[in-house]
Amino acid sequence: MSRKQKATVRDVAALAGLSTATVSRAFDPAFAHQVSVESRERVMAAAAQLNYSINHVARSLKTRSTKTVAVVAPELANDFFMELTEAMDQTLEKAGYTLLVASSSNSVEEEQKRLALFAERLVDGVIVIPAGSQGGHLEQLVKQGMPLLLVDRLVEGCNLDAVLSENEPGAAALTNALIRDGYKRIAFVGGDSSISSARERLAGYGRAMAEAGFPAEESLIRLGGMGVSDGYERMGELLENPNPPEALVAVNLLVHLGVERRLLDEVRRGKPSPSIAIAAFDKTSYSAFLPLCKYIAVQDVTGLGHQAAERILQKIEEAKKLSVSGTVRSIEPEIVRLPVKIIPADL
Amino acid sequence: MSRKQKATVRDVAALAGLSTATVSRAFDPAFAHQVSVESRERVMAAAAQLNYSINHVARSLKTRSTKTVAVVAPELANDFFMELTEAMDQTLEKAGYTLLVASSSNSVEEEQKRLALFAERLVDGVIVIPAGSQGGHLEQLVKQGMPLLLVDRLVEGCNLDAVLSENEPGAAALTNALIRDGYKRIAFVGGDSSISSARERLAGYGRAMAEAGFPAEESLIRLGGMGVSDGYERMGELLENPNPPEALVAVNLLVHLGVERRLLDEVRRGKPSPSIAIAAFDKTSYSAFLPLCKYIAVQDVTGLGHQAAERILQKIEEAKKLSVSGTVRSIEPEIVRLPVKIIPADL
DNA sequence: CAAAAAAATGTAATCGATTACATTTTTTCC
DNA sequence: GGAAAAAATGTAATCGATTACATTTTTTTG
Repeated sequence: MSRKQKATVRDVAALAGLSTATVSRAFDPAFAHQVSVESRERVMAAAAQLNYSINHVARSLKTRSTKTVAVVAPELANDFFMELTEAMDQTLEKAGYTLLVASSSNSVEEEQKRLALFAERLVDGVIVIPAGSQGGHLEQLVKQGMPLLLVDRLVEGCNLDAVLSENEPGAAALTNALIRDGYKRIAFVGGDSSISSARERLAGYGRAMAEAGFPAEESLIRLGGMGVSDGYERMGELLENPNPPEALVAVNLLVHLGVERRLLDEVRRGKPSPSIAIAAFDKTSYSAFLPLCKYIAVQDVTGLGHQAAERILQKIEEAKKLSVSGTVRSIEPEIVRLPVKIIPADL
Repeated sequence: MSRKQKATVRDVAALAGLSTATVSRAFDPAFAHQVSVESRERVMAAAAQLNYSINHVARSLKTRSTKTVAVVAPELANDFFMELTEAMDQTLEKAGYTLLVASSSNSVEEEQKRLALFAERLVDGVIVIPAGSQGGHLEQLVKQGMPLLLVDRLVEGCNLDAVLSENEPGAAALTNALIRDGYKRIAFVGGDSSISSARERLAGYGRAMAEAGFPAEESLIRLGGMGVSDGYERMGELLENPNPPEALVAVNLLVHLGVERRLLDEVRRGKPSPSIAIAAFDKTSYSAFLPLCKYIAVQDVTGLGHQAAERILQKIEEAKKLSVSGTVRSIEPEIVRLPVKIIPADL
């Protein structure tokens, strides 16, 4: 084997008997039409012979574009977030972009750190599933001209575009499904007030209950957390209630899981098991094994992902143009909402 | 607001009254000791005043290192792969590296495409959970000097380093646990022969059965697939057996899920439900809801991730040195195996 | 056919940080 | 104090591709 020095445009240009400019143009689809067919063929032949491949770092330095989009999610080991990410990845890949993924570990500080790192690495845009309700660092980034989009959750008080599910109507529909089945004392379990989707779902539940004429019962609303252990805890609290609910709405899949787990454990410990009907957000392959589940609110995960990807690409385009003229931010954030489908759990 | 032109080393140097070399050195921990305290302070002050942050693209062009590691997993929406990825991310972040994640969609071709893209983007190293049993493209990359490591699965016939679980002993232990409980007719469900971990687990099962003196029964081994639907299908096949098994070992969590789902559906359809004991790989938060599960083989996911991250960092270091002298590949691939723990499912 | 327009190609500066090498400043120590 | 060593700093080339601008070649057209 001979020396393995990587070939550059210069080498290709020399071998093809053309200039670096022509080589470069031949490789850029946007300029390729400026190159004669013959030249392009010569360039490609030379490139193939030298096993040349473009150096994206050099290109990025000159073009100020890395063709890279970062996603920051509260956690990676979460099917919902990753299905979302996969959907975004699909669309972005088609557009020639590569995805960077990072976890904010459910912490706003970590989120900020990761974003700072990405900004330094000069990603072309970022898609954030926010970890909390603070968004100063996000607005900062936008002010610096970074294309940024929220998905799944929004940050209130911040002028940031977002792609979201119709959480309020979805939760209301879930609650109504239970009401239609004759349940009256319906609880709401899980969710942090710092997370917009949780707030919206609680609001939907509240509205449905009010519209049905059921008194708001403080003790039936058990907020706190979005994870399995949180559902477990909250359910425990509900069971201490002398008059436990007949049914409940769980803010998401993990809380739902925790709730059922708690009820299962009660039975295992020989405690009397109140039979409770559950309606919850999010479906997975193991939904069928959660015995108390009656209704599921299914989000259009793929739709959210595709929408988000398309919108960030659009913003990246806009940013490119705006960097020439002055930057102007619209006053109103653009928010896209995708509908949620209610299905019976026994499907 | 004034013009928003990003500051460069030159600007900082000018403001600090020093040269770009000194500024650059002040920002590189490896050279910082060569800069007087006073100069460093002046540099930092100037940088702060100008809101300077280093341009990593330019740095990468010069240093030929992007401080980036790519992970290619068969899919993203998979808790096992993502827990692995989170673990790697933790270790890599501490070392100042950023993680790129991509899905190969369980396809070797897609895997190759993604890797090619990453190689072009000049990542410093790649960690691959291979999608299949072909590894030509991986060896190719290694030959070109790319630090590369396999995790969770290896590619036979390829000289590639890997970090893996002790699948064979784990599966044998799982099988033995069932045998100790008195089960005799034990099936093995799921797994592709193109996936090393599946092959190894099957081998472990086979050994345990043989050591127990049980005849190898062809019809009890139902291979094919690693997903929920595969488990569902295979279980269906087992049920067609006039003499179905008393117990079974599932190759992984998803297959396990499919198996239980099938049995659940049989019951729902009013069919007689043979009571089957299950032992399977991988634990999650919903394991407790899989009613037939008796034993679980728990992999040290965090350990695998940390090991993998450390080894890839090490390889990146080596590669840096080797790029000076000539590249030498050891003949024997280095393979690290981490033990698997068997736990009863009712925990 | 000559002049003008269009197409193809080339020259060389540039993106922003790094670093080999050179130079200056400071410290050490007899 | 001054020679030698060590520390700090500076100069300028470089990484590899892009692209404004200039030049050459080809095509159009009156």
